[in-house]
Amino acid sequence: MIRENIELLSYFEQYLIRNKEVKGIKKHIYEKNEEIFVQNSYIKNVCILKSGLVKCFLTDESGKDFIQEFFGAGSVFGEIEAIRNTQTFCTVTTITTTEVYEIEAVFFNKLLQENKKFNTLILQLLSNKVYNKAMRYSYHQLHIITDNLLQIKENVPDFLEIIPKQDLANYLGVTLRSLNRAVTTLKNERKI
Amino acid sequence: MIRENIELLSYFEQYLIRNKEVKGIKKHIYEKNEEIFVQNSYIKNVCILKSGLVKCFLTDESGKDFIQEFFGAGSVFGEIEAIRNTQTFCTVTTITTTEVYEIEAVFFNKLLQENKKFNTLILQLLSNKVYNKAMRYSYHQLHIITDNLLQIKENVPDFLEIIPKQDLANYLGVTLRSLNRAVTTLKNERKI
DNA sequence: CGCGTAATTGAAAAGTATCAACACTGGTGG
DNA sequence: CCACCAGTGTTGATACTTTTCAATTACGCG
Repeated sequence: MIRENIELLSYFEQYLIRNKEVKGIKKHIYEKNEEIFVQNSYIKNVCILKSGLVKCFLTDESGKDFIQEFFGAGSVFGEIEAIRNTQTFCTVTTITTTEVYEIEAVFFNKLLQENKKFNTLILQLLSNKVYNKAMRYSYHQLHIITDNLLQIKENVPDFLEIIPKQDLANYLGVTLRSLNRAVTTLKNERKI
Repeated sequence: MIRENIELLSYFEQYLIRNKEVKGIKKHIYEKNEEIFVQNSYIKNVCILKSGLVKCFLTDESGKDFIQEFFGAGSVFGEIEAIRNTQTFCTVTTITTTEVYEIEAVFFNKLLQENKKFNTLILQLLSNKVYNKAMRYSYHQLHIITDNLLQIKENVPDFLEIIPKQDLANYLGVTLRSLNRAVTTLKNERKI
């Protein structure tokens, strides 16, 4: 549930070392609960997460949030918008203090054109996003809340300490009340 | 709900005209209810759909199917597997008679490396897949079955004639019984 | 006609949402 | 030092939605 991509991060940081002071790339630190992107706005930058934890979510017309993904080190966001040249469709908010590399969208696209290794890494990253979404949603659809919680626990054993309850509920697409009931059930069964 | 990509299809067909008899690319016709890919197998080819309609679905350990997408003209499948170099995670089955271009995976990756336009089209295609999945699943999560049916109807007005009921249910991730109840409700309300 | 597949329907059980009240925690200011 | 507040987490009762199970009908085709 928390996506990471160490290969891309380390490639990118090596790239920065080889090309000192690349213009078009900056490092930025966000505090807890800051917004990095806001849904339905234009982006200036594509971001690569160096450290920290963020949530990427979509707010629907009735104000309900649905969390797409939690992103950790090496995650990229804004690349979809840069490639499609459209507005953002998600909001990205920090859960912890977070360091990001901000790459100007124009520069990102240039890099994508000119740097084969980077191009391949982004192709793989996008493919992984499609794959991960497919797997997650199908599991999600075909199982009840408690099963989904156990599935999360396998990936992030201490998820209850890391992720706020409301965010967890928004990730699973259920109400807080139902989440709490499921957690209680699992605790009673000593599975959690 | 039925994805198409005319831009890619027409680019690809022009490419075929410019490069007659490209080895590594074949056209193949599948009849109704044939399997093009089977989940958890290795692919030989990436497919571009010329005409027809297929469903792409994932079967879970308990035998339940979840339909990821219905694909129409210009859709590509197998590209994720070719890029990630992994087994298939979906089964692709024809709903109607279908013509596909089959591109050997190795050749597909070569094309991706060497042909900038093709590379860009695939980057956009993957980005669109991520975007579409995000939008679909969030809508799906945050709305009840009837709303989802109305949403489908906007895109494909005659979906009830085109898509078998069981497939529709598997697409929405609900049981056939629930789908039928929702359809009845909408019919009574004259919304369908 | 008979067979298999797809579609339909009812009743009961299971799962989830809604609403509303209450508990815990860490500030902040009088 | 305590009262208050906002944010976060917890719980119960009830209503609603969806699933499960089972029985029945409709349709296409050899």
